[in-house]
Amino acid sequence: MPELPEVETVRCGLEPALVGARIDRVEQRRPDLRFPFPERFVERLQGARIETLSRRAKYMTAALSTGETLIMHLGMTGRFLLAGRKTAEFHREGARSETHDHVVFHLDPEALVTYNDARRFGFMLLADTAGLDCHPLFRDLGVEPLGNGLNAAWLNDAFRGKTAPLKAALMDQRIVAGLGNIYVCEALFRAGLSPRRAAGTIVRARGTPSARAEKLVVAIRQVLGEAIEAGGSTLRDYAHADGSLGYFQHAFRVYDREGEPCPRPGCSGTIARIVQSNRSTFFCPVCQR
DNA sequence: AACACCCCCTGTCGGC
DNA sequence: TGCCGACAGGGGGTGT
Repeated sequence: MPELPEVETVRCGLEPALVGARIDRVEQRRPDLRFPFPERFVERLQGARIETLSRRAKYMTAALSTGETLIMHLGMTGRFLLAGRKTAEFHREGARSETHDHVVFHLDPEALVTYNDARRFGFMLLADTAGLDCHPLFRDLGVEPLGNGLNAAWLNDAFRGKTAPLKAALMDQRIVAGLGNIYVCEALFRAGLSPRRAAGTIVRARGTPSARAEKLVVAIRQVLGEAIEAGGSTLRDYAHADGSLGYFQHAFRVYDREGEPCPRPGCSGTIARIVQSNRSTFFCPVCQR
């Protein structure tokens, strides 16, 4: 589910309640998610104060007063639900526990944070805060698409010589970190580039970056920015930390729109669906070249 | 090194 | 109505 805009929306929703709060108690209701929980997971969290809540790519990281950082990934169906002292959910705790509520954090000042994940592709790990950038999960991540690291000159270098399709290259977290299936499709549409084109064909061998690379960078930043503004996309499971839904899904131009007319003014194409790397790609074969 | 393919797991939806 | 296959935002691991 959650690509960068969704993770960022969740992070923003949790931040006010989490940062500065102390973790009083943790209910860990099963031994694993995608991976086993760390040794003594509950004990290492209880009593810790949360100092910061950040995002890197599709990961959320909570730096703790203990010197460790809680690393969280939502996989496909992970959700965090925040209930404050005054909310009904808080008082109906227990009676209201849902099927796939796997972890519950009890915070002080009083708040409940529940992690729900039907498919359990998400995970939580603990790692030393010092040197977190060298952690195996983070070490090889590429640039943040909304940061200064992503620009046409850089992309030009990153894609030079690559024979992988553009779609696959943009999904590769080692190059640009945080894009997923939806936003790659949407960015390629906006840039007018075919997902099938080899990544290396949009760059120039030398000198100034190509107009195509320039256009792609603008499209990526635009679509992510608009999606965050809209609170992300809700297809099935995704929800904000307060339970509300995103609405960027209504703004998709190609994703899940197979058979619909191309929304580009003047284009007579029809949105197609193909499979690349075992994932669906949606695009307009007429105006994306 | 780079790429293709399969897997993890549960839920939902469309077709018959 | 029920059953069955296809498919779903993720990424890790293996084999070529």
